[in-house]
Parts: sequence; C-alpha cells; structure tokens
Amino acid sequence: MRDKYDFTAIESKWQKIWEEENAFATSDEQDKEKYYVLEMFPYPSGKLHMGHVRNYSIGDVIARFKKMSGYNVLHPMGWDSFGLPAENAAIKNGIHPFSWTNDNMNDMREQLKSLGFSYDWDREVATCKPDYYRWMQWIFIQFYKKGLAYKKNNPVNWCPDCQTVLANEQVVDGCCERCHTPVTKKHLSQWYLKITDYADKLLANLEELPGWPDKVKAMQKNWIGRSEGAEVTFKIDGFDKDLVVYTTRPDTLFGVTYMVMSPEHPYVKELTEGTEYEAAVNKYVEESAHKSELERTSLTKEKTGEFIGYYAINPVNGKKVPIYISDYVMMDYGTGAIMAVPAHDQRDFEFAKKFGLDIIPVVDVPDVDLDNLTEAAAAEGTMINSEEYNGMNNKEAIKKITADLESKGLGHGTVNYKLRDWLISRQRYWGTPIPMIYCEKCGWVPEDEANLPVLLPTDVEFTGKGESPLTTSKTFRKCTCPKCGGAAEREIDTMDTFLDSSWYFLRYCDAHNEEMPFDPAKVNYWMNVDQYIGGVEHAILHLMYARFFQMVLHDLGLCDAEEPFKNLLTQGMVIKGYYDKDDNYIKAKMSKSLGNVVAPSEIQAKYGSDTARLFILFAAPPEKELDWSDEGVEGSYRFLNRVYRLVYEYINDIRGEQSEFPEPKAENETDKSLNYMINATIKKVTEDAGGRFNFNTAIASIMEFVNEIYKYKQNAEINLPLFNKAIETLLVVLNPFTPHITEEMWSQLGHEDRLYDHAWPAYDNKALVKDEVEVIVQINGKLKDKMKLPNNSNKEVTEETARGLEKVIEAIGDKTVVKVIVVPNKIINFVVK
RNA sequence: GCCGGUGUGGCGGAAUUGGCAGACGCGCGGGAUUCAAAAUCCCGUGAUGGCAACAUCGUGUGGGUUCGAGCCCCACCACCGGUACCA
Repeated sequence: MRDKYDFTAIESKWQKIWEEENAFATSDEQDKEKYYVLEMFPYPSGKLHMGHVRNYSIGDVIARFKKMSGYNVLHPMGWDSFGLPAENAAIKNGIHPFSWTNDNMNDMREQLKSLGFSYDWDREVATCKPDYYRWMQWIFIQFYKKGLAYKKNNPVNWCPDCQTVLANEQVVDGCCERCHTPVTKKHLSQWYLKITDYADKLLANLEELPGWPDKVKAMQKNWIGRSEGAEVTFKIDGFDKDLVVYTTRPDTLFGVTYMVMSPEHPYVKELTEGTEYEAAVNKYVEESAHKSELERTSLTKEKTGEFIGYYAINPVNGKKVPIYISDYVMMDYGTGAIMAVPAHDQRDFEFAKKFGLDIIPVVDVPDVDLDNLTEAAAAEGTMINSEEYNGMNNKEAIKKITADLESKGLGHGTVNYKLRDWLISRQRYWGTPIPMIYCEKCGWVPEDEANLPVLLPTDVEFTGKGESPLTTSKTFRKCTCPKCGGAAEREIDTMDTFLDSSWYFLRYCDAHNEEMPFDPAKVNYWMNVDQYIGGVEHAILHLMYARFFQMVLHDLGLCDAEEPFKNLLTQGMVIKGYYDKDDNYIKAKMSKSLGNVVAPSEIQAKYGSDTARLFILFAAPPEKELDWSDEGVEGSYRFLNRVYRLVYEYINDIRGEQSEFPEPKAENETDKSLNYMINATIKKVTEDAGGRFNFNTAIASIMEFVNEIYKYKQNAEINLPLFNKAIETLLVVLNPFTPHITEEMWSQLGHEDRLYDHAWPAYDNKALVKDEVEVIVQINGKLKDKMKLPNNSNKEVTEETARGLEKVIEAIGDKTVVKVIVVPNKIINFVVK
C-alpha cells in the first residue's frame, strides 16, 4: 500500500475489476425483493457536465446502498440519442448524424465508467438504433389502432429557426424551448397523440403519487388545467346558427353586455362576407394571424377588437348584445367564443371600458362599490339584477342556473382542460420514422408490423432548409400500400424525441427482446421504477408524456402498472458564482456563455472521481441547488486523504501482522464511546442515505466518525478488535459514496470479498444506550445549566438533582416554582414567578 | 394575478416528533511541526458588553399559542421557480 493517496491508480484499477467481475449485472431471477433505481438518460451531446454528475451520483449511492442492503437492483443507463444537435452537426460538418451520435455515446460511456457508476451496461439502450425504434414504431401503431393517433390540419407552433413544428409543451414564453426563437403559427397537417383522452386520469392519479414532490404535481395539475363550467347557447339575431360559449361563471349570465369570438372562429367569415364590416374585420383577422404567440399573449397590451355587425340574444332575458371579435379570445380553448361580463371579469372590464360598453353588476361583492367599479369584482357575493336568482349566494346560483339551462335545452355543465393533444410530427431527419403510409385509395395505413422497423434511409441530404429531409431520399418515400398493394407514399416526418423517452424505462426491463418491445412478465417484476431521479425541467414534458404512455400501455394489456415512477427526486441545478462586467458577484447556473462552467474531467484529473462524487453529494441536499465551490472540493479531497492516512497508519503502525479479530468488547469509557459512534454512524447513514436521501448529513456523520477515530487513536491503550471494527465500519458505510478508495483499502485490509457485494451493516441498539445522559436544565424556558444523570432517571431524581445545582438555586432565589416540566433524558424546566 | 417553494453565522448548510440554535464542511484567527514553505496536527471562531466567570441579544418582519417556537397559527415582506388574456 502506498503512503500517498494515488486516486488515479486506485480508480482505474477498481473500474477494471468491476468490469471483469461483471459486478453490476442484474439478475432476472425473481428470488429477491427488487429495487429499480433510474436516472434520466442523457442526450449524447459528447460531454458530461456537472448536472449529469450530480444526477448520476445520487442514483449511484442509492443503487449501491440498496444492493448492499440485499435488494435485487436494476440500475441501467442508455441514450436519448435522436434529436436536433446531431442533425445540425451533419449540416455544419457533413458528418452523418449516426456516426456523430455514436462517437458521442462511446465517449460519454467512458466518462460514466470513469466516475465509477454501478450500471448494468448489458441493458444499455440507444433510442436511435433500429432495435429500439422498431418497437417505438410498433407502439405508435398500437396507439393508431386504438384511435389514439390521428392526423389533423391545424394551426401549429412553428419554429422558424429549427424549421420544425413544436408541441405546446415545447413553447416557452412564446419561444422555442431549444433555440429561443419566437414561435409563429402555421397551418399544417400533422400527427397528434390523443393525450386529452387521459386528462382526467393524468390529473386524478397525481393524488396517488405521494412520493412525488408537490411542486411537480402542482405544475402538472396546472398544465392539465381542469376547469368546471357550462356551455351556454346564444342565438344570433338574423343568423341561422347558434353561438355556443364556455363559461365558468353561469351565475353572471344576467350581466352579459356583449359577446366576443376569436378572430379564427369559423363564423366570422360567414357573418361578415359582403357586409360593411367585412373590410375592417378581415384586416383585424389578418393582423392577429401574423402576430407571434409572444405578441398576442403579452399582458401589458391594450385590448383590441372589431364589431362584426351582429347581435346575440341572451337566453335568460332575451336581451340583444353586440358581437365582437378580439384576439384576447383563443380559438383552441373552450368554444372559441365567450360571453362578456365586464362587471366580474377583468379582461372584459378592460375591453368594455375601451369600447364604451355597458357594465352591469350582477353579484354584490362585499366591500366593493358596484356603482363606481375601477376593476372587475371577481369575488363571491350575493346575486342581484338577476330576476328569480336575486338574493342567492352566487356559488349556489352557478348550480341552479346551470340546471335550469339544462332543463330548457339552452346549455349544460361541462369540463374543460387546458391540455391539448400532443403534436408529435417533426420535419426532421434524426428521429424515429412515423410508420404510416398514405395510399390514394385507402388513405392513411400503418406499415405492416412484420415489416418493422421502417429504417431511416442513409441517402439523405442535410441542408437545413425546406421540408423534412426524408423527401431528399430516392428510396424512402415510394412504397406499396400494405392494404391494397397499390403504389403509396410514406410519411416523411419523424417523431418528436419525447416519444422515445416515454417508455425507455420499460425497455430496460427486457432490453434485447426481438419478439416484442418487452416481456410483460419481466416488466411486471421490475416496474414501477422505485426511485426516479432527474432535473425539474422535465416536470411537465417528459414526466407527463411518460405517464401517458404507461397508462396507454397498461390499457393495451402490456403491463400492470398504471404509473411509471413511484418516487421522484428532482435534483437541483449546479450553480456557480461569477463576476459580471460591473464586478458584481452573481450566482447562476453553470453555462458556457457566463464562463462559470467547471468540467467534471478537470475535477477528476486533479482530485479523482471519488472526490468529485463526495463533494457533489456533500455540498447540499439533493433537491436544492448546489453552489459549486473550489474550496469545498479541496475539503472533500482533504477528507479522503484523512481517511486514507487513517487506514494506512492502522495497517502499518497499529495492526501489525494480525488480521483476524474476535468480536470486540467495549468495557471502559473510551471504548464504549467509540462503540457508540460505530453504531450511531451506521444508524445515521442508513437513515439518511437509504431512507430520506439526505446524503449531505450522512457524509457529515461519517466525517464526525472519522474525527472520533482520530481522537481514539491518541489513547495510550488501543482496543485492537474494536479499532479494527471502527475502521471496517467506516469503509463499508463510506463505500456507496466513494466506491474506489474504500474498495482499495478494504482489500488492503486483507479481505477477499468486495464491498459492492458486502452486506450493509446493522447497528446494535444496545450500544446506542448510554449509561449516562446529559439533561438540560431550564428556568422559564431559558438554558441555565446541564447535568449528567444515569440513563432513564425518573422525574423525582431529575428534579432533585436539578434543584441541587448552584445555578438553579441562585436563579430561583426567593421566587416560587409554579410548575416543573420534565422530559426524561432530555430536559427539565422550572417555571418560576 | 394564480400555484409551488425558500428565507438560519463571513459562506455552503445542520437541527428527523415543539425541547441545548449553528452539526459537518469552507473561510478566517492562533499555536505545534519545519531552516523555511507546502502538507499535516491541535485550539478558537453568531453578535454585543466584560480581564474573566458570565450576562444580554439572536433563525426575514409584526403579532399569537405554549412551561418552552427556527419548527405550530394569523398577518405581512423579500427572493426563487412554474404558469397565465384559459373565459
């Protein structure tokens, strides 16, 4: 054993041994309780960043801990390897996306191995490989057969820079999630998945996920956006079709003073064609069509609109109200038209003020001057100006009016969602081909399942312009119809890569199956994922799509579980301070443009992987953001050196030739206190690392333990068996965090077995019971003194001893003791007056 | 606006069930070792007053409950994240 901690040699030595021993291969033998720990698989960009290291270090500690605790652990890794960067690299450098991606996967696999993560590499999946996307296509076809995939011509979100459409979930602040270009609208015929069919279940099941952060559940709930209300039918005076509106406030029907249709509403053209209003309305429709999502939804914007020349008839009182169009009403929510109640809705209020429309209050809201409204009164109150409903509470009126409308056939209660169907077509090359074929005779037909996969062609030009790159292939597009055998054409769009990542966790359960996407028996053993770990940025997109897939696959009878992820841990970002141009110190997410990036490889080269892992786990609890500190890394490195020296000196200076020890006995005070620390540390690490995932405090307790061993070592007399036990315990409990150094020293101690396979130690409760405890003495809740008492001393003894303390006598003085509170072994409080 | 979260030393953070606030680490100060330095080891380190023993104050603000509150309740402030003309 070298006297210096040579992390480079130790780490490569053990990584090699683990590989040779196939240390982390998962058994499909269903003889033990299973534990499935999963980290979100990466996009193979080529370089691992600190966020990855954090994500995977957390997962690795859990995986190693569970394995040592006797579980059959599944801990896989793979690649979310379709996507734009590969295609952009192809456009820029002329490298084929596959070879670019494959090189990156190879590089990153080596980086992951160099960090000592305990993955079962036999189960590696890459979504860009035909053996994976074949089953992606198969699943798509099952969706199609179940009526859950359809093609529709619709205005869609279009990113002019990426030259592709985007799902609603990929539009962030009106801009492309990926390149931040403002998104525009375009009319295109595209494939959709009917996620809205599952809106209710996606929402309801959230209640059954206690292991998910409230934050993520709230975000999904918000995104699904369920609202209860009513659809109300208004007649249009002089027009033969009815105008149906959606409202959550049917109680305000008597306060309707005008109506608004979305500029895209299908009636608009019919109603205005050939009228004096046509020109102005067309101009308005034209203008709003050209506005970006960003401009149209901007809050500060003043209300705009046009009167279209028609009046609607209020079904409850026969009153005629003018109909406007305005872009504050969206075509894709509700019915695309609203009844406007300016007295009780802020948007309607602003519009009414601008256009000089009536404002009629119908709910008397306490503490609001209804004659001089300065803003809409949206709160609860009592019905007024509403004929037979006057005097009711407005909440009751909602129910009553809805029921009355229903009985008269003028409306009905209904539920609306903000969630839209998932647009999955992408005008890109590097994705799973949508396995659909268009035949003039038969329409859209899925590819024959026996012919899967529909392979991506290789004769494709990458120009970054125009429609889908697949059109440039000479071989791909033309095919025969699987139904009638006639000439037909393939779909040339590819799938959103979020489909690929919506079921990869199922493929890991049976990664090499060539007959089906996975064997249900294997999936039913491994699923759900017991612990899923990843960034919160996937709270809506990936985590909702994956839930949707799981539900559909469940309904298809392919797996029992309806929810994929039992417990979810969203790790915080890695941030680092930097100085901006005005020399202000700012903390921000590591990013190239800010120049505050620390590359994992730098840290590994300077301090080793164990130090990198230790620091990242120690610096903050996993769900909080982690403030990178170079000094902190030094500290972690110092600690590992301290451990190394401790064991080195033990082997060389203390232990001598002896390597076998009897069960230790702890008889004197110092031995007892070391024995206490041994067991207290096991308990603390078991609970913190294995239970509540507070790795920072688990590590802190191991540090305390090491400090304690150092102190013990200074004793004149060392109880060798006990000391040996302390050292061995230290190595075992530290192993999940820093596997290389501990494995090395374990073998230096002469052990033949491996720590990765070693049983997690149990603690001895008896050792945790102290003979003497320290009890806090308070007067009126303020700390006055402390005293040592035999363990479990009763109230009488505690009080008597405390009353004898000088400070207590002094503090009580001539005052009276009103009450004495004793919490045995903890505290005694005298209440004095 | 709505939803979720956070607020504790110079810094990252502990305090798990209402019971010693500040574990552990960083930084800083002092000492030992060294020709010297690095490394290492030891001691100290919330604020104020005091030579000291010690006293007083102290977990964003204001109030409350309690023998006792960082933790529970009420009202507010600040910051972070999500979301939004969603009718």
